[in-house]
Amino acid sequence: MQNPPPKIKDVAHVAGVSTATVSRALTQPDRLSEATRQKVFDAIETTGYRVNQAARNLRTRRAGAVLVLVPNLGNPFFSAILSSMNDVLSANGYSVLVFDSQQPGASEQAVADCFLNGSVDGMITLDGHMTSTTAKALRNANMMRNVVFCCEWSDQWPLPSIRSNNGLGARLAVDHLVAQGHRKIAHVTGPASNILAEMRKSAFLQRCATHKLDVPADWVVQGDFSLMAGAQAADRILALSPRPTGVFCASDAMALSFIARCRQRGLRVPDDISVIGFDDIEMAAYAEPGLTTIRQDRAGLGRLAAQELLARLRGEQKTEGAYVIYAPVALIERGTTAAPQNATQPGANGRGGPEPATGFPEPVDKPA
Amino acid sequence: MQNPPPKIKDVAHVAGVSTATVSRALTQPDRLSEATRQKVFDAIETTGYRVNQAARNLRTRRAGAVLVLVPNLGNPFFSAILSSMNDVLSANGYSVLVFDSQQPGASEQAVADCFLNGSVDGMITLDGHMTSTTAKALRNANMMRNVVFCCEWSDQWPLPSIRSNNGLGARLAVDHLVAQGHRKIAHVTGPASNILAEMRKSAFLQRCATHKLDVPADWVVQGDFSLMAGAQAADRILALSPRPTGVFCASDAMALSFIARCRQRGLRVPDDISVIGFDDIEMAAYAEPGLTTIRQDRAGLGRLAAQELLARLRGEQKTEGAYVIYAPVALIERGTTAAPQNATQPGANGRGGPEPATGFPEPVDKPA
DNA sequence: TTGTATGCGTTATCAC
DNA sequence: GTGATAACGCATACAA
Repeated sequence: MQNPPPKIKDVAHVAGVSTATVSRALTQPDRLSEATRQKVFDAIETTGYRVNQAARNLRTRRAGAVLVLVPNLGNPFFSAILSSMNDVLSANGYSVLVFDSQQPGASEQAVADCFLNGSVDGMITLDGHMTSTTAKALRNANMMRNVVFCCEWSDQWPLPSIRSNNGLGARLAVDHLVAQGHRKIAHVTGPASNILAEMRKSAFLQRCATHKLDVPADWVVQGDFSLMAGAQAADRILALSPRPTGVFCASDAMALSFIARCRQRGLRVPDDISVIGFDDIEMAAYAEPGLTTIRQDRAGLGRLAAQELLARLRGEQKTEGAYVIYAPVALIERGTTAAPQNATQPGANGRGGPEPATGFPEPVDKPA
Repeated sequence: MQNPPPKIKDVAHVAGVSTATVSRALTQPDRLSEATRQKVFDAIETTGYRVNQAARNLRTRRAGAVLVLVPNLGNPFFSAILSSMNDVLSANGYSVLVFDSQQPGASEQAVADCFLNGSVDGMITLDGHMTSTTAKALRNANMMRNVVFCCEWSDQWPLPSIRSNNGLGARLAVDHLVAQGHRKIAHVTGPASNILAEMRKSAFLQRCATHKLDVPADWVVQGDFSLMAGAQAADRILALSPRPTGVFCASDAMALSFIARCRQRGLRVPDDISVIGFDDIEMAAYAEPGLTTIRQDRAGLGRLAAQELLARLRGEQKTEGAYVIYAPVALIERGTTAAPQNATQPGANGRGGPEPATGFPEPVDKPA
């Protein structure tokens, strides 16, 4: 039982053909005659042969693996994305290597090494911060063309970027609150240098301006997408005077903990204050009341990014340089937003905002 | 800039030594004289050499990668575990390949292939269901010794298992409710054939028996750890008559959605019904009220499993066959459990239950 | 359509 | 302590 595993030579012997033929049967079955192909497959069956990846990789100078770089693997927001990436990639014969970009020491050099030592054919990075060290390594390994951004991105490098329309999402959020009569709207942001945080914040501010809303500086409070940040933000915002009647949180995690803290301090949501999140994590639909939020198509983001990378790995590099592929966002109205208590409705019907969300698959949001 | 990458031969040439020496400098620096070692490292520096993994793997018959098999990557419960595994493994020079065991078609064969084609040195499986197909492949590749279970497990195979003490967790939960005066306690289980679900359920029933509590069959409702299951379970349990005053949910996800549904139907938690979960996911501490739950040390589980696998990969296979390593569990008391409304306290102080939790690091549970 | 022969870049086995 | 050289298992250029 512990014989050395069968090699291509053994298969060739059993099938009565040359090793080259066996190899071809594996990689280009079409180029063989029906008869020999069958012979080879039979021999593979009887010998229990499996190709040795290391040998194949060495010979073909491919790795059959792609790297997915995740900022903080512990963040559940990424798990759905990772899952759909994994589906697409493994269905196409690629292994998925995951890497945490926030790891203590390693990450930076580790990623570079992956490319330089050829253990990876490409990369999807969910981390928008790409250092010039990494970029240099990519260039060096001639791998710059095999990298795509997903969710986050950096304009500094000429790479495709699969992302949600964060600006639209923020506008939908503001419009929704305005439509319900809110005029005093606060915002809890993502982490300081985060591109998503910036996009959402600037779109928030612009849209507020469009609606002629005044947004004092201290109505925009710094967060970091985390549960803890939401609770802290609540403490700060509830202490404001006058107090905002609506709050747009840049993540659902912050929105949920924001709401929890409001309750803890005796405020009711949405009666006393309306809260809208961003992401539509699964919990949003199962909270009480259900969290009004901007849905991101996490599965779609992962799938699109994986498909884009696959196309590039196949050499179907349609476009040069940077370009953007948007995954849909949509307003999901649940129970944490309502008209402010002492407000007059703006529009005839409580609907004063621009474009509603469209193009989003299966807008199911009610638990069974 | 697009010269072929430097090979070991180039380094040898620059350093004025043989390729064998360069190779040794990389793998066993001690066996070289100080002088030549330095020469080699300098040459590596100037050439920008990186070892070609495929070639090394082919020669050494190692892969430098381990597989982590996750049942449903989309489940955020696993992200913390995956994260700590990744930390340990990558710090020790191993790449982490993730695989979703619930993927449509692939998984089964894909996992087997990983071992048979040598692209992986070992595996940590978070999925307790190991088919005999997979086991056969492992045996065939002589890889049975390089597999460890984490969280879930199967007694069918002689493998180490890193897990929480699920029985203790369930007992702590029951004892806690009993200590508060509950006598009518229901349970929402995990998925049907899941080993964790079974352990928690049987320990629940046994402990109830110990406390001489009657548990009618319909007080144990089938769940599956998911948010949706918790909401559905609430519908069923709230319809019971007499209605249980306390509920032990086998996961925090179910507990949280259970509570949400209770509220939606006008019941207050913990006033009208007490709920205790299992896991202590991050959200538990930020819910309002905070979720009383049994904490699992997710980071510890991942770390221990990774360390155990590493030891095996190093050949330090201490024990033969199956053995268990427990990660600590602990009762985390927050706000979703309280004395039932019409109950008499059992003990002098509302404390009638056995052993409190111990040995758990940093029992912080309050948001800042 | 199939076979022959070479090389992918390392490490390991021997010598020295 | 160091150097020559033979595998490792496969894919492909070329020949047939």
